[in-house]
Amino acid sequence: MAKITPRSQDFNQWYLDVLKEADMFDYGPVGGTIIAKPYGWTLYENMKDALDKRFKDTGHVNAQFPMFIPMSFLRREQSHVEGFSPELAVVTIGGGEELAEPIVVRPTSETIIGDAYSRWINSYRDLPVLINLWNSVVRWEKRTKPFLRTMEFYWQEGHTAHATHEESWAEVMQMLDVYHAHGVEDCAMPSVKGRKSKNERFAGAINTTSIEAMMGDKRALQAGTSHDLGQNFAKAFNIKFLDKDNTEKLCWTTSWGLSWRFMGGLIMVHGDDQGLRLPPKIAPIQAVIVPIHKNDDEKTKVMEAADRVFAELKAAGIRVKMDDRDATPGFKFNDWEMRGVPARIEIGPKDVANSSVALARRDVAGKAGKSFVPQAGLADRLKTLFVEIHESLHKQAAEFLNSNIREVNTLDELKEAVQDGWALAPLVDDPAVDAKLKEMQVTNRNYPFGQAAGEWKCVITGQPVTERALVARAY
RNA sequence: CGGGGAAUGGCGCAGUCUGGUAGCGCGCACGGUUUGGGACCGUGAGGUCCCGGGUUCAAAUCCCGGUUCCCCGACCA
Repeated sequence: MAKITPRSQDFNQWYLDVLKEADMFDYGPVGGTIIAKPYGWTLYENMKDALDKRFKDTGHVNAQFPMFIPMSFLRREQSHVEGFSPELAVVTIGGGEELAEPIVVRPTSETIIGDAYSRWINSYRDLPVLINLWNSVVRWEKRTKPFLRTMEFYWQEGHTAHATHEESWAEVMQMLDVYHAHGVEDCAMPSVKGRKSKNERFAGAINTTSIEAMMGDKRALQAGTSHDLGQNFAKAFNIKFLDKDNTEKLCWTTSWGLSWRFMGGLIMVHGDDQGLRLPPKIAPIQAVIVPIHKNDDEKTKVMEAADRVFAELKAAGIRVKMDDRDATPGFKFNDWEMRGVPARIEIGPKDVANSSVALARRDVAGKAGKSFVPQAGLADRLKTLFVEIHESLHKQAAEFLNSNIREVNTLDELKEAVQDGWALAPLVDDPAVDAKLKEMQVTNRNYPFGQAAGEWKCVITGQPVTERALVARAY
């Protein structure tokens, strides 16, 4: 009786159904923009808080920069403006008058950051600068999809400046690790860390790294990126410092970003035919209580017990919700399942008599996930269960990811592998090779880190290579 | 910018070919019966049929012009 399209049947429709049934978003009046409704936004906020804590733990601080950037700023870094100009939203009229210089609505903040850093940084004592921004940016996308690709999207962008390349590269890798850990430890979402091909680099970077996650339809999603900007932006914006040796040097800068598409990814990784499945750490509601009664007499007794359980769980710091809506239990069960609430607590007359509750865990489908447990000690039981659910969601996703990657050594093998999974293929890092892949409707996601060294032939050019690239259809 | 659809109550749609009282399902409101896996009965509210023009006694329907949105490509977190 599920209202949502089965995941296996039409993944795209399933995704939209799930978002809609979970009441996560609405479409905005301007095409390509969306409204994040409270349930969706709360989930994003919880993910944001978890990630922000990791930033703080690695010594970063938050700041806020303007959304309006002079067009001339973008022009200062050649490849940057070339990369972004097709997707810019530009303000040409302000206060009813034509502006002398067009203003760009930020597509990303490297340029306005560069301008500020050039004024803020004078001495080696000012370094490193480790700043993060939580904001929204605008890119005029041709085709959009809620959370995965919207014209305005929320994200964080980190911008750091360092005295040496060793230091800035360490920062790039550290933040990629932070993203990976956020995925695994906060969101139960595994991903593959690696270096992007030259062709896929951020406009203006000398090196780009990413984490790639596998969605439920085996397509890849770039879930986070961390860029080594070298000295490109330092040159363009004159970010210099006087070093210990009394010589003026250019800074080495980095930037890294993770957007609310990560949340779209989370949904596509964990969801099932019943809807969302959310990891307890970030779920807006961790447990919901559904009272069951059929007359006023039962209702009084049941609600007394339900209210008491609610108060206990709340006091224990669990994000718990009482669903006392006037609806049948079956409706409520489905409703909360679609919203991905990790645990459901049913309290009816039988439970009142037994001092028990029915406890259903969302990570296990159907009756198998339901058990009857005592009311006493429920908070502790839930906390243990939340850890189990997190591990079980991660395990399921990790096994799915690992079992759908195939090492291939020929073009035919690659073509076959990407029909239903990811391929690890020896590939030369050359834009022409990436273009060939594109003809096959697939892309070079990244060159995963930590590969065993080897000597192979590129599946496209036949040239010798020592690295394998992850090739997949992607979002 | 190419190729294909669509616009009718809050949502999803039928009605358009062949012009003739504005319909259905869901949702919503009220009343009642229900309630351990998406209940049921009754009553009710709610619509400039995307916009502009034309044809006609009469247009959601036919003709002309325009707008917007969606899907598939190119671009991308």
